[in-house]
Amino acid sequence: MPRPTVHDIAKNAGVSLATVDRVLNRRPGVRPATVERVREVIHEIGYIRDVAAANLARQRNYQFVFVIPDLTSAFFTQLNGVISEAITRSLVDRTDISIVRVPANDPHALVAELEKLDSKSLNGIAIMAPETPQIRDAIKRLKDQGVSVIGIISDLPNSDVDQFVGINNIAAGRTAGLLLGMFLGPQPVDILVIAGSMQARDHVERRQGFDAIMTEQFPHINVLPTVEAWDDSHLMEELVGRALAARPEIGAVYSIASGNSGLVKALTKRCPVRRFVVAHELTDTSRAALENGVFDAVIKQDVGHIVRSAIRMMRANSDGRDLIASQEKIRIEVVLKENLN
Amino acid sequence: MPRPTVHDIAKNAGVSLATVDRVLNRRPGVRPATVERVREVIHEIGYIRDVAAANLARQRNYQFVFVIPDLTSAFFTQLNGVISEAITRSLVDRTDISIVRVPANDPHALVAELEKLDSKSLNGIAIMAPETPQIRDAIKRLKDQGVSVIGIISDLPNSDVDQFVGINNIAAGRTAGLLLGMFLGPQPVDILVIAGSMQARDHVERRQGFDAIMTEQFPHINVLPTVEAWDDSHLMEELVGRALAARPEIGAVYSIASGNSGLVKALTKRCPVRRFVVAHELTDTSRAALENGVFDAVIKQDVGHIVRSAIRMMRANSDGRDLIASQEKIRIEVVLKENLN
DNA sequence: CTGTTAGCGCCTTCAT
DNA sequence: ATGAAGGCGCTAACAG
Repeated sequence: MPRPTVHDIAKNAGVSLATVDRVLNRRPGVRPATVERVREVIHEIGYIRDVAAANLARQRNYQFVFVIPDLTSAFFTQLNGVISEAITRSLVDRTDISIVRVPANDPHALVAELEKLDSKSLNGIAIMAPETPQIRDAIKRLKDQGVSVIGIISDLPNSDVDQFVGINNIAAGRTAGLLLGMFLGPQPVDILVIAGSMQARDHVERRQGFDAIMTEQFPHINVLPTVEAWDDSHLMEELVGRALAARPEIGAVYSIASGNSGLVKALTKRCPVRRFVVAHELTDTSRAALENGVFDAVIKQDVGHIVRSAIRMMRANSDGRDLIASQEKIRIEVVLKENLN
Repeated sequence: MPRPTVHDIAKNAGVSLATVDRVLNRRPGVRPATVERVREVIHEIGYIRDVAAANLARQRNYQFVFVIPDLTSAFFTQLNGVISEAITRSLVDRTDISIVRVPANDPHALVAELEKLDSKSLNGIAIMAPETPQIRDAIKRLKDQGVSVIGIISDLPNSDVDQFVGINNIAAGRTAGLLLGMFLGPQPVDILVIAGSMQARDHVERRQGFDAIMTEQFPHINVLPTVEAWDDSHLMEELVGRALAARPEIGAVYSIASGNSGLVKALTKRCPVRRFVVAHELTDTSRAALENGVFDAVIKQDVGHIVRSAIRMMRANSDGRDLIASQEKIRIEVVLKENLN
C-alpha cells in the first residue's frame, strides 16, 4: 500500500489540493473548521510529507558561505579541504556553498567582506572569527536580513549567532590537564605550556581550563608561564628549545597552538629525557608524533563533523526545521597512539 | 542563472528528453555517436543531476531492517532507542526501517528470522550477530537476492557483508591497556579483567588487544585471568567483590563487559583503596562513575553514529552510490571526566 | 474562503 | 534508435 499523498487528504477531506496545501504550510485563508477537518484527515490516514517533492516544487535552493581565516597551517588546510569536499557533495542537494577567506586578525577586512555578501540570495553563513564589536554588529545586520548565522570552532558567545558548532575549549583544556596530571603521577614537576596567541578565544579558553584543573586537582604540579609561539613552527622550535635548555627538569609539555612540527623538532633534538606531551588537533605532524612516541595524546575536534554539522544547521534554520541534537554535538576527542584510527 | 536541467541537455544536443535520460542512466538503445554527443553537452554545460527529483519520478523508496539481539542492558536499550529515532526521521526520506529483535546466543532463531525476511521488498539489512556457519550462509543468501547486508558493532570478518560499521575492538582493548599502563606508572601491580562472555567476538577481541599491549609495553604489570560475569550486574558485583577480597593489592580494573553497575557497587563498598578503572560504553552508570571518580576512563563507540552510518550505507548501496569515507569511520572514543560532554 | 491548473526535474511507457 | 506525453508529490499563481 503506497504512502498517502496530498491527493488522498484532499479526497478524504472533500477539499481541493490548494486548500490542503494551505493547511500543510500554515498559510492563511482557510476557514478554521476546514483547517480542523483537513488536520484530522492528515492524522487519520497517517500522512507524511515528502520533503523532496516539496523542495522540488518550491524550486528551493540554498546559498551558504563559510567565512574563515586565510591561515595556512595544517589545521586550516584541513578545514579548507573538508569544506571543498562538502561543496562538491552539496551540489546534488541543490545547495551552493562558497568559501570566503579573510585575513586573520583583521576585523576590518572581515567586516568589509561580510558587508559585501548579498543577503538577498544568501541563506546562511558559517563563520570563524574573533568576537570584536564591529564583527558583532556585522553579524547582527546579516541576521536582521534573514540570514542564518552559525559560529564555528571559536565561539562568539556575545553575538547573536543562531548556534555555535565546535567544542567547549575550556573543557578541552581541562581534559588535557587531566591527562597530564594522571600520566605524571604524584611527584612534583614543571609543565611547559605553549600557546599561539592570546588573542584567539579558543586558545585562551584552553589555557584557562588547563590552569583551572591543575590548581584544583594537581597542586603539586608547577605550570610555567605561557610561551606564545604565534602558530609559527620556527618560532615554536626556538622558544621550546630555549625553555628546555633553561629548565631541563621540565616533565611535560602542553601545546595549545598550531605549528607543532617545531615542537617535535625541539623535543627530539635534545632528547633522552622522557617527557609527557599533549597537543591539539590531529594533523600529519601530530599523527606521526603519536606514532613514534613523541606525543602521548592529542585533543582533537573533528573538522569534517563540524563542517557537515554547520551545513545541516544552516539548512535546518533556512527551512525552520529542527534536527537531532546528539548528532550535532562536537566531541572533545582524545587520541592516543592506539586509537589513531 | 538557474542550474542546467535535462531540458537544457536535450536542447543543446538536439535530442529528446528520453534520449538524454537513456544516456544519463546508461540504458541501451542509443547510437554510440549520440551517446557521445549527449555526454559532451552534459560536461560542457556542467549539468548536475537532481537526485531528489529522480527519486521522486522513480517512486523510489527504501526498506531496511535492523537485526539485533533482544538484550536489555543499558547498551542495547540505547541501541534500540537510537534506531527508533532513526525510524521516525527516515519516514520523510521515503525510507521504512524496522527492527527485528532476536534471542541472543541462538543462531537457529536468528537464521529463522533472516529467512522470514521478504527479500523482494527488502533493500538492506544491518545485523549484529555472532558469526556462525549458518548465519554466514543466511547472509550469503540475502546478498544473492540483492539485499545489501551491513554488519554492525560486532564484526563478521568471514561473511560476505558489504561493510562493517563499528570499531576495531582489538584496538579498543589496546587503547584501554595503554591508558591503564600510563596511569599506573612503573611500579608492578595486578590488574583485574572482567568480560561478559568469551563467546561474543567483540569482547574476545578487546581482551586480545588488551593482553597484547600489556605484554608488549607494560611487562611489569600482572594481568590476572579473565573473570566472566555474563553481562550480569549481580554476578559482576559478587565476582569482583570476591576477587578484591582475595587480592586487595589489585591496582586496576578493566571491565570489558556490560553490567557495570555491579562493578561500581563492588568497588565503592570496600574502599579507601585508590584503583584505576577503565570500562566500555557510556551509559548512565558509567557516566555517573566517571563523574564521581570511580571510573577513570570509558572507551565508547557512538551508537547514534553507527546507526546513522549503517543507514547511509544501505541507502548508498541500494542506489550504487559511494559516500564520504571519513564520515563513516566509527571512532574509538576515550571519555574522561572532563570531556564527558 | 476555495478550487483549477500548470509546472518543478526527472523517469517511463508507448509510439514511431 | 528516437521522441511525445503523462506522471511522481507538492506548490503557487490565478480565478472564482
